[in-house]
Amino acid sequence: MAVTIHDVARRARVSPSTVSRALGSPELVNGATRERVLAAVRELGYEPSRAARSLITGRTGNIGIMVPDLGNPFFTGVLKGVQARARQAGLAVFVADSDEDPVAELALLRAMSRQVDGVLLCSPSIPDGQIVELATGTRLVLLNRRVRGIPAALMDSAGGMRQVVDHLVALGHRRCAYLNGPRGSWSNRERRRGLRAAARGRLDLVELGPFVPRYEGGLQAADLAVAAGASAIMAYNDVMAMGVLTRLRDRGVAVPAEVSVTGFDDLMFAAGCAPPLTTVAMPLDAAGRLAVDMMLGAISGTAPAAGQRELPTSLIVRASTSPPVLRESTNVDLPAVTG
Amino acid sequence: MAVTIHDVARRARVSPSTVSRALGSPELVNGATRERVLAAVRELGYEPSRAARSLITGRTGNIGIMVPDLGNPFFTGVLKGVQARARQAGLAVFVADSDEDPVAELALLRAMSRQVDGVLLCSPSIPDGQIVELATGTRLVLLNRRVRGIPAALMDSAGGMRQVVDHLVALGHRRCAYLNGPRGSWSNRERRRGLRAAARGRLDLVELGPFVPRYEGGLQAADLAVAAGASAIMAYNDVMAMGVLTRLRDRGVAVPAEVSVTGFDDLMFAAGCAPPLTTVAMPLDAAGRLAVDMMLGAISGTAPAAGQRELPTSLIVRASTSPPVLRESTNVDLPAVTG
DNA sequence: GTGAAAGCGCTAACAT
DNA sequence: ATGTTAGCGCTTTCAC
Repeated sequence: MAVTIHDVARRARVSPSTVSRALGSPELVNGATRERVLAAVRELGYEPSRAARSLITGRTGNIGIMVPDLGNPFFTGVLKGVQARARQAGLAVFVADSDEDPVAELALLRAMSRQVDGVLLCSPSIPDGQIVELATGTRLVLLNRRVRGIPAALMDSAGGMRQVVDHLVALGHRRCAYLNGPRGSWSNRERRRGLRAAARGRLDLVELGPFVPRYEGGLQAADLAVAAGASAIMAYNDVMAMGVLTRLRDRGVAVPAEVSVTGFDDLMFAAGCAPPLTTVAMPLDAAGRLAVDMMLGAISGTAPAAGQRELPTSLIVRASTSPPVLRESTNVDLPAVTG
Repeated sequence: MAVTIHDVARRARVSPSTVSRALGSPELVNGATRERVLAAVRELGYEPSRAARSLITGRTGNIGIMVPDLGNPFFTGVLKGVQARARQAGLAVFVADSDEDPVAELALLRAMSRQVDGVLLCSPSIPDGQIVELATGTRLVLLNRRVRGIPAALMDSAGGMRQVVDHLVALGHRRCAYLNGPRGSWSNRERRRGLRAAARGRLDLVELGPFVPRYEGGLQAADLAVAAGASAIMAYNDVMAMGVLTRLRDRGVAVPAEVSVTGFDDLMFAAGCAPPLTTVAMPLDAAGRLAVDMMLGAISGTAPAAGQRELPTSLIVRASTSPPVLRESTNVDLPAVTG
C-alpha cells in the first residue's frame, strides 16, 4: 500500500496530527519539528490521500467540466483554459463528454456530483428548467450560456455578430444569408439575436437552416445561400464556413469576388484555409479561466453566487470578405442582356 | 450535507450493511429487502460517496490522462475515445495538460497518482528512463509511444509513412523533402524511421527541420523545401502541411501541379483545405479506447501487464498529390531557354 | 439473509 | 507546540 500519514509520523517521531499540521498550517508547528516532518515526507515520497481528506473536510479539490463534444475545438479551447487555471489553484479536473446526449449528460452529472466541489457546464441544448434544477444539488457555473440566477462565464456572441453585420454593411452588402446552427442551441439563438438586431433596416436578411454545425452542413447550406441570391454568407461557425468555401470553390463561385463568407469562432485553421476566413474570435481560454475563478469564488463562499460575466469578442477581418463588386455587375448586366 | 447510506438504511428499515450489499452484490440479499432498499435509494436520490468507498476498497474508479496540449486535435481525438470507453466502464476521467512542460508533467502526475487507479500517458518527449521510473509508483499505459516493459496502445506511424512513400514513388516522384517535427518527439522518430526505411534506394530524401509542429512551422519550411528542389513535400503533420499549402499558394507555386504535399493525422480540416490534403489517418479514437481497455485489464489484474498493441494506419489520398508533371517540364524547358 | 463492529487515512476539536 | 480522541461514509469480516 501507499505511504500514510502514520508512516511519516513514526519516521519524524511526532504524532499524525503534527504531520497534518506541518503540511496544512505550517505556522502552527515549531520550526525544527516542521523540518523533521518535511524531511520525512520527502524521504518517504508521501502524498496525502485525497479521499481520506475529502471525507472529513467535505471538499474534494476536484472540479468537473461537462462538454457536448470533445472533438469540437471550441470546447477543447475552453477546456484548455479551465485546465490551466485549475492547475494553478491546485484543483484537479474531471472531464465528461456527453456526446450531445441529454440523458447521458444528466447521468454523468449525477455520477460526477459526489466527487467534485462543483461543475462547469457547457451545455448549449438542455432546457433552462433542468439546469435550474441541477443547480440545487450541485454547485454549477455555466459556460457560454445564460440562465437566470446561475453564475456564468459568457462570451459576447451577439456583439460579435453585430460586428460582422457592420463589416458587411460597410462593404456595401445588402442581401445576406445566415446559416443557422442547431435549432435548440443557445449559441445559435444568441448569434441570431445579435444578427437580427444589427441587420434591422440595413440588411436584407435571409435565414437558412438549421444545419448540422459541421463541414457537411456547410456543403449543403452553400447551394441554398447561392440560390437565395445572397452576396454574403454568414455561417453559424467556422466549421460550417469551411464547408461553404469548399462547395463554392467546387461550383466555381469565386470568394470573395462573387460571394463573401464569414465564420464564427476563429479556430486555428480559419487563418489557413483558402481564402483565409473573416470570422469572430471567441475568448475561449479566457472564458475557461474565468469560469474556474467564479467556481473558486463560489466554493470559498466569498463571491456572490449568481454573477454573470461577459467577455468581449472581436471580428477578425481576413480575405473571405470584400465589397460585392463582381456580383453587382452581374446583376446589373444580366437583365440588360436578357431584356 | 448529502444523503448517506445511513439515511437510506433508516428509510428502508435495514442496516447500512444491507444497503451496501443490495447495491454491490444484489444476489446476497433477499428479493423483497432489495426492492425496499432500491426504492429508498431512488426516493432519496442516494449516490454513494466515492471517497469513502475508495478509502476502504483501495480503488478509486478514476483514471487519469496526461496530454501535452489540449489545443492539439490529435490529443483531444484520443481523449474523446478514452472518455467514451471509460464512461462505458463506469470510470471517471481526470485530464491534465502538461503544456509540453516536463517539470509540470511530473508534478501533475504525482498529484494525480493518489486519486486514480492508473494513468494514460501521452508524452512524446519525456525520456524513457523517467517513464520507467514513473511506472514503478503508478499504473501506467502509454499512448502512441513504445517503452520496453510498459504497456502501450500504439498507432503504426512508420507504416503510415511507408504508404506515403509508396504513393509518391508510384506517382513518379524521385526527390522528396521531409519536414521534421520536434527534435525529441517519439512520433517524429517513428515517422522518420518508417520514411527512411521505405525511401532507401527508391527516393532521393531531403530532411529539413526540425520545425515547430504548427502552422508557422509549415510556412517556414515550405520555402526551404522548394529551394531544395523537391517535387513532393511530406510534412510531419497536417497542421504543418496547412502552413506549407498557404505559403506555396502565396508564392504562386501550384499544388499539386508543381509540388505535391502530404500531411499526417487526417484532422478534420484536412478534407476541407485547398487542395484537400493527402494524409495518413490515425486511429485516435480506437487508440484511446484500447488504452482504457488495457488499463482495465491491468487494474483487474487479468491482463499481462506489459502488452503492447499496435493499431493500423491508412493513407487517405486526396487532391494535394499528383504525378510531378509540370515541374518536370519546367525543369526540362528552363535550361533550354537559358542555355 | 441480516446486523454489529471494525477500520480505511485523514483532520479538527479538545486536552495537555 | 504537540498529542489524544473522535469520526467523516463506506465495505467487509464475523456473528447470528
